[in-house]
Amino acid sequence: MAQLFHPSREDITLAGVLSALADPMRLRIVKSLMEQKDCMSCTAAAPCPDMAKSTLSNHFRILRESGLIHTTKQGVEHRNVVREADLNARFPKLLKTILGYAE
Amino acid sequence: MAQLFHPSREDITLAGVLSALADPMRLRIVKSLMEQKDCMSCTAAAPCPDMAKSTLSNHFRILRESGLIHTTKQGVEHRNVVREADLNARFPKLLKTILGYAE
DNA sequence: TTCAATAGTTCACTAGTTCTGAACCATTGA
DNA sequence: TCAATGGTTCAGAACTAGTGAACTATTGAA
Repeated sequence: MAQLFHPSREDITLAGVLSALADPMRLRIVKSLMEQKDCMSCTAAAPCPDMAKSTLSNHFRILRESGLIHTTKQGVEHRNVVREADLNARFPKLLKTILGYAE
Repeated sequence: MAQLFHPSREDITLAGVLSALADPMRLRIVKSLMEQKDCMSCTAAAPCPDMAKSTLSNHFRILRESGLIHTTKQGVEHRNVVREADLNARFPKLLKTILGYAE
């Protein structure tokens, strides 16, 4: 399995963050992760149970590559956290403002 | 020519706004319009002069249909304004926060 | 060790979107 | 009436997203 790519803090772009969050499913994933305040596996954070695994995997990849989440392998599953510190350093209040309006 | 469609204030969605602003060109268009504080024609607000007319037209349509801008026909040209009041009523501070990070 | 179960990824396909040039429409001014 | 200006629409090429099937990696049980 290929190494999971994460952009460094300074490589996180506004366009990347916005386009990652522009998808309602990904917005719900990030919201779930934020509310949990703890690492979550991909399936645990899935916005709806009937979503195809490959689709879910793709959403997590987009969130990861845009710098919104950090993923680590832990045994058989992947643990995900929102990169709050990096995002707040890069774009203060942006994440909180956007997530505040997510249903 | 078809009538220009504008969503009503309550039909402006977060996903629509975010995906409209997720494109760097559209972000620059909105930023220009905000800075101008006055109506601007489509070509005047164009982020780069070499962009195809059809592409520009499409960007303005997306901005219009997502509720970000309001367009009125005035003679031969279209005058555009950012729907600040509607956006601030719907998602307070969102626009200002996002545009603050646009280069 | 072997084998099945679990959690994700990758691949190939289909469906939809974006960018572009060409053709078009509406308004204005000569 | 006719050319110029400012946009829109259309069709095609290039790209992107969603999905099932096949795959990889880890774990736990026999």
